[in-house]
Amino acid sequence: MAGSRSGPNMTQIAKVVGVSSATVSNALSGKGRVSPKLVEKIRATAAELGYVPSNAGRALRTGRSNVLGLVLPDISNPLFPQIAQAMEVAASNAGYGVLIADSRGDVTTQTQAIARLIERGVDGLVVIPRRGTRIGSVACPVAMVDTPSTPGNTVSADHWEGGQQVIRHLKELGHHNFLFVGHDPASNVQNDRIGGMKSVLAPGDKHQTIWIESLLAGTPDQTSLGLLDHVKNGVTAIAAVSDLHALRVLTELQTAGIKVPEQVSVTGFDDLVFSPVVTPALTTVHMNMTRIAEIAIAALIKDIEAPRASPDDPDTSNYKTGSTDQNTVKADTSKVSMQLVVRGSCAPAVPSATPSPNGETL
Amino acid sequence: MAGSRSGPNMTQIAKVVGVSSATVSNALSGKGRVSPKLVEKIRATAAELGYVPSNAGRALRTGRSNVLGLVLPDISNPLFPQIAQAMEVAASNAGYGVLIADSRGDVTTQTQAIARLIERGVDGLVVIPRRGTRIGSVACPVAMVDTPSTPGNTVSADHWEGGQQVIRHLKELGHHNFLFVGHDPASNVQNDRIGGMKSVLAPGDKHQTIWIESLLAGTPDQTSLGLLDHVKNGVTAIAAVSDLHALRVLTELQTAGIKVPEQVSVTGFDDLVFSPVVTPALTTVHMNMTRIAEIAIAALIKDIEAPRASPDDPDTSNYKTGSTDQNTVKADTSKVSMQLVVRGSCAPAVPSATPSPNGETL
DNA sequence: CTGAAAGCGCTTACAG
DNA sequence: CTGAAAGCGCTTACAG
Repeated sequence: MAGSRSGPNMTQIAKVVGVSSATVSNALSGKGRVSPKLVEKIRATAAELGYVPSNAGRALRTGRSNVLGLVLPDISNPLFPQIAQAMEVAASNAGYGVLIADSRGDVTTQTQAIARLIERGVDGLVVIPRRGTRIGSVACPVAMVDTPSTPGNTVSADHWEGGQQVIRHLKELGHHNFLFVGHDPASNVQNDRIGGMKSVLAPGDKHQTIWIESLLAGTPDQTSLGLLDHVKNGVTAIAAVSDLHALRVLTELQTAGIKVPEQVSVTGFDDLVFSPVVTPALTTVHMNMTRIAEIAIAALIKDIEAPRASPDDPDTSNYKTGSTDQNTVKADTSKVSMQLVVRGSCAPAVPSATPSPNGETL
Repeated sequence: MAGSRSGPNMTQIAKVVGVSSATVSNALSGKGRVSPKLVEKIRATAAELGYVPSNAGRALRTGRSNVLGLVLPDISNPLFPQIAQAMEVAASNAGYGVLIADSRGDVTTQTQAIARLIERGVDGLVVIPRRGTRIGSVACPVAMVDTPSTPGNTVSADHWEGGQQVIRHLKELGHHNFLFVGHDPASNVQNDRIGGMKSVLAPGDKHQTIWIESLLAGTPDQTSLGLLDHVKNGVTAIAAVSDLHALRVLTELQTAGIKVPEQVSVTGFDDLVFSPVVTPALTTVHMNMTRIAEIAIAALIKDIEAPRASPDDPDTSNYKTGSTDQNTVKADTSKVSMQLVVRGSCAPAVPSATPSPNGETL
């Protein structure tokens, strides 16, 4: 009874066709050394019998599961769907399955999640680390997806450049007084985005940054960000590090009776689902997740397959079996550039958006 | 070289301890028949050697992979993070891993995704079907998560009841003229939500339903829903089938200069990430995903384990091996009730929310 | 071009 | 309480 399967196995196909199971294996895998007509016959029989290869058998024999693990910092992140979908597609195209693990924002959980994944025999790991966390030694190749400024990172969007694009756009519209809205000052990604924004400011430009987490620590979600004061002080453009915060800004402004984009321009990041459908639609920065996933998966697979594939070419791989050190895929970080998506939430700066005390304009 | 692993296997532990691998297996699995002191010694040695059990070996022998497949209709659905996270936690607690597959909104892809999962040897499948799709015969137990009105469904939130809660709340606030906003008239979930809403209307209440997909077919995302007209015609409360649409409604209203909730109340569904942070925060209906996932996974596991566990108790399982028919876990659908979350987007109806022509109030 | 044989790591009757 | 043996399904040198 043990290990019995519903469908037929190679031995049964072999019996039906009248050949050995080795030949069936070779025919099905297309590794040649079988006559075309036999291949044909074996394939037909397999299909007819509804043969489904056993992953367990293959994995045990080859030492590979053809499954990759995806470790996410926080599955409830609104960007997660995009990430998971892109990874699933990229892995699937390369013949790999994706096992997910949520580290729930916690470093300990992240470690446990990785351990569980390893036990399940994954061939490699894609890790989206929690805020600049470093991954300790892991018994399989790892691809890290983070911001370029994180050391040991494999691939990421160029958040810095994305920030630059946002501000360049706003400056072209005549804005010179900015408010940057971040959430968590410990986030590398957010710092890179804001860093990029600041990097293209001209000497005369004004700017200020607020961090929601610090600002609102302990208060309920609904608390105001105090945007009205900033606007009164002359801010004409508010650039957030995420569409989620841009949305918060937008609705707070609208509720306060400030017109967006007529009086104040608002921008976000990430092109989340809701961004195109709100009024005004959010101008944001889109990240090519498909591309990022492809690069991450490709790097991983190269590493997984290299050691066995070509032992005569050791340079191909930087994965050190048994090493207690980093075996993260260490190729220089690939930066995937981000793309500005211009929608309706920005408009030319009006010379005096601030109601000047005496009412005169300019 | 083939199948070589980094760590030690049972045979090696057996050699070190000086017993047979069978004893190691028994000791580690805790299946008894091994003296306590030997168990102790074996465990210690295993830990010391850094033994990690091979899933492949176990799977091949037992015929079980301890991996479940999660088939999603559309990973980009904003509710997906909640679903995936809940499923991952529930499965993980039960000792199972979760392999994801995105059917990308397509029925064909859904079928392929299921096939791929089966090939990878999953023991069972959790399927969130695409709009009332039925799943054909599958070679493993399946738990369907949909709305109670979908036949063959295993567990779901009680969307109908959720709709009732929304309208009861709005009626308590004095509203009698409603606009229901759906997206896709073919969605069972959305129809159930709106059905529940309508079911608690009183004879004198007015209501109308608009379906975004039909209304906006072919037009760009940013197109207006024409809400202003409805408000002018007396609508004082707009209930959407999702927070995503409620958000769209909210921002469209705000941009048009209509105050929410003072002039018009707005409600959503699903308690998405952004709902608590927009202004006004969205009153919505929360779904206990954790509970739903637990029920789905429990049903699945019962089915997976029953046939082998107790062949003397056939009633325990309704999974028919080799049957060409439905092998969906067929227990009567468990309905998990939804919970109204009252936040700031609703207010008492004002007798005359419509700006009366001559400007007088009341 | 094809087959016999070994073995990946585990678990489970069975015998002692 | 412990061990020898078989076998889950596959692939890969190796021999013919």
